[in-house]
Amino acid sequence: MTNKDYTVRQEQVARFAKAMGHPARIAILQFLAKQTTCYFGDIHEELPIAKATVSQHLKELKDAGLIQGEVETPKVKYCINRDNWQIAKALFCEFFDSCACKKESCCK
Amino acid sequence: MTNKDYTVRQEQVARFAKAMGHPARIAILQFLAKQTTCYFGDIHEELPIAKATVSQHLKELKDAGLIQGEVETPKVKYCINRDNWQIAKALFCEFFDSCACKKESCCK
DNA sequence: ATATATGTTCGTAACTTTGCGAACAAGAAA
DNA sequence: TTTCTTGTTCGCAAAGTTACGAACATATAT
Repeated sequence: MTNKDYTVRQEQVARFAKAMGHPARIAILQFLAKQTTCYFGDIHEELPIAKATVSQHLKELKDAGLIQGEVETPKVKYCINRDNWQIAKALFCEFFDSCACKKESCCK
Repeated sequence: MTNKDYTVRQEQVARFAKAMGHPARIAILQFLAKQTTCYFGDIHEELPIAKATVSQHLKELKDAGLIQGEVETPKVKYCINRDNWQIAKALFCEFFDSCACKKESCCK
């Protein structure tokens, strides 16, 4: 009898993917990656949504571990969490490769 | 004045990510990738959820373009949509690389 | 003490997601 | 025709997401 529960790995990939599952959050991540300064205000300015909503999206990215924040009163500086970023990257690469799906094993 | 709308690329990455944002759907994709046969029943057997729910998840993956189905009465055969899979893979790779985030540009 | 600047949190509304069992559909078999 | 098998769709409930403005928090400047 096989175990039907999801693996930790599956949960982790899904968790990262879910955090990336909104265009605003993708935009935030891309913006953070190319900036030397990364204050909340800069991020907000870049997006077509209210600051309360931006804050909410940032919280989700932080909860997923993809970014981190640092208070520099009166501003807040955000940036990619590079450790977890590498983990996510590796998980996704592995995932896409494991699902390489040989020609013969697929419906045409 | 900068354009604050999301790019097509951002929307597309988010769309794929969202489809992958649930452990059941990750499990389905991984299962499909390693099977030569891939009937609905096999997938359902592998998961801890009711068939109605499995069907729903499969529909979402299909809508996102990550899988495709084919009726083989009375069964339904599912598989990875390899064309879109390659597109998704490329988008994610590009995304993770573009967000490489040089040491100097991040808060420590 | 008040005012200003910057973000977060609260409260709320509308919508979406996840999950289930029951009902349905479609073809094969009895 | 009736029954069986296989999946999908329906209807519903519970929970989560997305978005906003208003209120709040905190530290600095006046």
